[in-house]
Amino acid sequence: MNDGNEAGVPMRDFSRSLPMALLRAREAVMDRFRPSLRDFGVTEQQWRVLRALYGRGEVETGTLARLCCLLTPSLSRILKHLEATGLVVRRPAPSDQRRTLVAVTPAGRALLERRAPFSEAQYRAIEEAFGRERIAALYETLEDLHNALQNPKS
Amino acid sequence: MNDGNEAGVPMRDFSRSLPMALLRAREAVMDRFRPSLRDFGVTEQQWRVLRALYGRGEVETGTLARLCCLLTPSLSRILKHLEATGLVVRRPAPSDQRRTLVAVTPAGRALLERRAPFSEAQYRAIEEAFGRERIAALYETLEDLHNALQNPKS
DNA sequence: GCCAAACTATTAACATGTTAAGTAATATTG
DNA sequence: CAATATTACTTAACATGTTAATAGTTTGGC
Repeated sequence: MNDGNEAGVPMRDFSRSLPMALLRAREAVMDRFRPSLRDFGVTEQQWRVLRALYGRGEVETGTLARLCCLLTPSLSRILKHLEATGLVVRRPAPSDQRRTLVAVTPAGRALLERRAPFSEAQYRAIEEAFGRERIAALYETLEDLHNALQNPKS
Repeated sequence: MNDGNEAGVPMRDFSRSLPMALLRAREAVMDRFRPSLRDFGVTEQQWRVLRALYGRGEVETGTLARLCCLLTPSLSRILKHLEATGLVVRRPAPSDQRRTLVAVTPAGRALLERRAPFSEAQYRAIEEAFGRERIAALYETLEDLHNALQNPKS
């Protein structure tokens, strides 16, 4: 008589969950990058932070969180770890002691530059498997989606 | 003289990180769904599990993990919690005592059906903001990417 | 039928995701 | 300029991500 849902709205097929579709695709991509992250002894999030700092000077914690898609409590712990292992340095901002400025150290930069070729090799493999143009189009679509959903009030 | 990288491969621009692009888009989408998840007192992952069980009979733990993009240790803890709150039931498979079969309870089904309308409302808002056709095309692209990167040996 | 190998789920340990509470510094208001 | 509110970051508590180790079952050789 129906699909098992008495009350009204039929349940959307699980394959049409947008968060799941984005997650599945991301996991497929990350599977290509995890081996070298592991080899270099850094987590995905630690790498994101180093990656965001590369080529920038000192960055405020809040800005860094936005750049990396990390919540500040997570970032706080990650920075503690990265500082302890000598890959970044932190200091209070001179103009506003509430703020913290973060920068990558030479050791951090060296790590970034050592792993970069392995990462680029995977990008080439991904582009070969999926198509360079389709990847470029996907970047655009994802950015458009992000912009379209950006909460107007924020 | 160069971009600060002495040794060779120039560092890819951070905006061209595919994992970041997928993550940013997913976070933008999830921001629309988190309020109602919160209202119904379930986490994103708990919802994924319930969602995957809906309309299926008993599902093996391993299968469920693949469906939800969860690692089995995470799923193990999530199922413990969902079982404790009465939303799912577990039992050993009669034919193979190593395997566990999971099913949603009537209480779990009721929760799913109560939240579904709120979820669907957000899908309508997203389609309105981004375009129904572009969303459909994105599903296809993401699935193609996932398939293209599927490790041949798995 | 017995034993080692393979399989499935769970537990353990550490890192992160998420929300709430706390702390210190700055900005605002009267 | 003092009391208060706001801001930026951190800490706390609980849930999950991730890898390694464990425990119980089943399978395959013999």
